[in-house]
Amino acid sequence: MKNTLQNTYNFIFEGSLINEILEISKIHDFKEGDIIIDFNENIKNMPLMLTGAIKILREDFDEGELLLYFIEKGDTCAMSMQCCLGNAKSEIRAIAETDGQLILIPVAKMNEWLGKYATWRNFVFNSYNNRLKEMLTTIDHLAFMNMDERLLNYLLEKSKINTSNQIKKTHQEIAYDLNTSRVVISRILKALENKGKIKLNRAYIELL
DNA sequence: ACATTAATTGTGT
DNA sequence: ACACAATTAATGT
Repeated sequence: MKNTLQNTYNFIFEGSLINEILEISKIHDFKEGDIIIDFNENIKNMPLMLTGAIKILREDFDEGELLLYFIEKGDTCAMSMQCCLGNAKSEIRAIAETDGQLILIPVAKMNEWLGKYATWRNFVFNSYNNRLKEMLTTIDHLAFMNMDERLLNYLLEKSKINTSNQIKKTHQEIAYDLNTSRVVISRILKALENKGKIKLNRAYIELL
């Protein structure tokens, strides 16, 4: 674990901070499909991603789930930070997209480090900015893009997080994340295939 | 190896 | 959106 931590964060945090993290924090392994955080849960730790990826969902008016963004190695969840600081309950649900592990940092330490380490402050600040930007992007997509652009975007994001052109998801699961119906996904996917952008197979999709 | 079932995907209305 | 056809994977015998 020390190696993984250093590989991912060595260029962001100074050595003394890395050591403190190693001392105080607990590591948490998760498997694909695990619910990391659920709605209305109290957050007592702040997560730092080591490996794998997690998707952040928001529940919609009609029992629908809508994907906000993915987080991966080197990221943290801005939502959970906000919950930590404000002592609030979670407004979102976090589900593991792949197997992986993360580091749990107690709220007290997180606050302490904000004053103690400039690199930590920068990290938290930057994470906030990045998440906010991503949220704006997805909001733009929701408001102004049609479904095939959203879908293409989704596929690109996914291939990024598992560093593979093979996306192993069923049309149904994709439809869930984008909060639409499976048939719509199937039709758009087929259109994309005809345009030569992707290759369609059973239970997985290949980007070209 | 074969038949049966379930899951995934394609298409027409 | 719905219904159903077609195709493929999974399971039991």
